[in-house]
Amino acid sequence: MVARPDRKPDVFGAISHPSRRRMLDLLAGADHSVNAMAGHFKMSRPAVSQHLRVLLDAGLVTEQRHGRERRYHFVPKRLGPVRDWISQYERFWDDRLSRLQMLLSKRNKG
Amino acid sequence: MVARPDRKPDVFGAISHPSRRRMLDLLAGADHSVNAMAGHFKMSRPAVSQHLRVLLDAGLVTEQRHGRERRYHFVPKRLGPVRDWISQYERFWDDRLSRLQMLLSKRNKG
DNA sequence: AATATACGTAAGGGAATGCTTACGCGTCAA
DNA sequence: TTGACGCGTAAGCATTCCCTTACGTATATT
Repeated sequence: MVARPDRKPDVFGAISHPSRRRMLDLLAGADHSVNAMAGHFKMSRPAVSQHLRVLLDAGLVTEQRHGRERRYHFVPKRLGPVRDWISQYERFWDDRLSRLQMLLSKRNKG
Repeated sequence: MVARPDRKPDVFGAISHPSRRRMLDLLAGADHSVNAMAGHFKMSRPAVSQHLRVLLDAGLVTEQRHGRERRYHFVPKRLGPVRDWISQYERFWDDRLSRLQMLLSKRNKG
């Protein structure tokens, strides 16, 4: 028996929805409970919960129980695949400076 | 009457599908006709055509007629929103070098 | 002119997405 | 214990996505 066979680590899919990107933006500033997060959106609280689930499945956030709250925490490292994919095109934007950027990126990794 | 009222410039949505990201990767190397592109995928030619349409609507590619062919051409600049959004998190990966990267990014734009 | 090629698009269907309301369960408060 | 709170999940529904096959159109070939 596997822990969670139905989890989808699709980071690109997870960030494809504007609301989920905004949630990550908010979480980048501070951890949020579901209710705190829902305060920033017009959709229902369960809808927010479902979006957070997508982010959780993608590994972009973690959850931590605090009493009856669940605080969601941003995991920026999981954006790595997006960064890697996009940085492959740096040379297209500016050949003059982008090589330095790419060098920095490489050193950033190693 | 508007030219194309139903076009969706949703770049994040456009790159959310693995096949479309691979198409951009291929187009980054060289322009491709639809048939040339379809040669790299298992799906039908119309399916490829439809994916290219999504990329076209997002502005990520342009098409150029050459006889009965249509050559698709990569427009890297349109990845800007993705790059901008992701680069906002650079500081999370490495505070030491990322500030320089962000500086370079700013100068890259202006 | 007749045929082949390259491609877009319509039509259809199965699956996924994104929302809602209803409900159940654990936790804090009185 | 009783009730309010915070939250996840089930169920239902409309919409979108992604693929297929069938067909139409413009261009090239013979």
